[in-house]
Amino acid sequence: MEEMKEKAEKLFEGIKRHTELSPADEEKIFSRLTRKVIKRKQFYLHEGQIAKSAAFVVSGCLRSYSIDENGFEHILQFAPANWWITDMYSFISQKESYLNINAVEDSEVLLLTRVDQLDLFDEVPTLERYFRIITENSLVNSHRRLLDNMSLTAKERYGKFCQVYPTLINTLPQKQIAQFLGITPEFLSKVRNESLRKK
Amino acid sequence: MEEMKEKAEKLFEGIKRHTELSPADEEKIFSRLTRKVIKRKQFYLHEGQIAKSAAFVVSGCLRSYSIDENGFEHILQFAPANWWITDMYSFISQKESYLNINAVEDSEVLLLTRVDQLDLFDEVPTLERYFRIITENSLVNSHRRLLDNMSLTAKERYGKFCQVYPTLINTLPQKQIAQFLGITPEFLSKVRNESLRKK
DNA sequence: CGCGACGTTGATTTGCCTCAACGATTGTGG
DNA sequence: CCACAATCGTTGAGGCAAATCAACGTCGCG
Repeated sequence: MEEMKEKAEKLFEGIKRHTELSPADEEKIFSRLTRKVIKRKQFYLHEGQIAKSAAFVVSGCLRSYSIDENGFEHILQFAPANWWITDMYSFISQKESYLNINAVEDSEVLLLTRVDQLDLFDEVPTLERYFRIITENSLVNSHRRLLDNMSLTAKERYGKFCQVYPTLINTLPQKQIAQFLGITPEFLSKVRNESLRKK
Repeated sequence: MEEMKEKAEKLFEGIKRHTELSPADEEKIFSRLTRKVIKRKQFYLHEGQIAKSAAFVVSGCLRSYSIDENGFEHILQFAPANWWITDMYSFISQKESYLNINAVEDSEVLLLTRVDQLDLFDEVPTLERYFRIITENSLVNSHRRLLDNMSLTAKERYGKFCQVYPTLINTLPQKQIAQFLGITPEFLSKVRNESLRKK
């Protein structure tokens, strides 16, 4: 249990970066968290299930993606350490999810159910503030990505990805980077090849 | 002033659809709102300015869009009556905006500055809850649109747009629908033509 | 060792863009 | 209220970015 408190510390630090949090608040939040290990390629959520909880990544990396009618995967989000991930649609509506979420590498997460989250919003108003803020930030990110997809070429988007997520480039298989950028793995290979030649 | 109270009523109804709101709360919020008329094609925000406030649309319709390096416009959002619109990035960071916002038709809006909003979050916690919820919903929308752009063809996206925003189809110039869908106006014309022929 | 996923490369196809021309609609100043 | 300009929507010819399909070497893993 001592060990788990250590892990929640990362979360509390994140919250305090945006708002205040008393030790009593920390205790209240802590009591609602459950720890889970998710091995590489193991699933946290399957399409059609209901996202009962959101996951705070302590270590490792998860990803969320949808599968289109032709069987192709499109990655919505990568969640490295200290990020939250869930199927937001399913989480807030408690209806069937459209997304799959699994681990890119061996990971450890802290889970918070929607029910517990809503309870906590009443008990610890500062937590609602924290989630309001990180949701605002996520929205800004999502908007920027939308506009990038509309205005930039594949090569430009890849360049930007390398700048913004320099650590992920070496960790992730290229296939998944392609699925995140919205292009085929073959085409990403050609883009990279061409970029290299220019240097 | 009586008249303005009537207009804020639409906003209060919206809030009460998600959480509670006492008459005293309404009064506190009301005192921070300012009314503004924006005529067709007039700007609410120019790229490079700072989004001091967010706008609640009482009547009419606004749109937010960015202009890429080739001079092409890409529409991020339409805001018909009872929706909020702003440049979220600029609004929360108070840095220079990347977006332009103007009126698609003669409109009337209620403005709330970021400073007043943050003050109100302390005075009226239920208002923070309201914004937390509508931001969650916006995020879900933005995510869905991202995935649609990655997995659907232009024709499929247009079909979906017609289903989701049936009222906007007749109001908006096709050019703007194209800029929202991420295709050229010429190509949208061809897509529509083809769809008609099939019926 | 052998199988399956990954990354690469090439040939071909395709969805969408570009550019240009035209009629229809809108709006605007005289 | 009309005339003229500007913008919009349509259509066609041609071009390009990215997808598709297929073949092949490599690597990690059971």
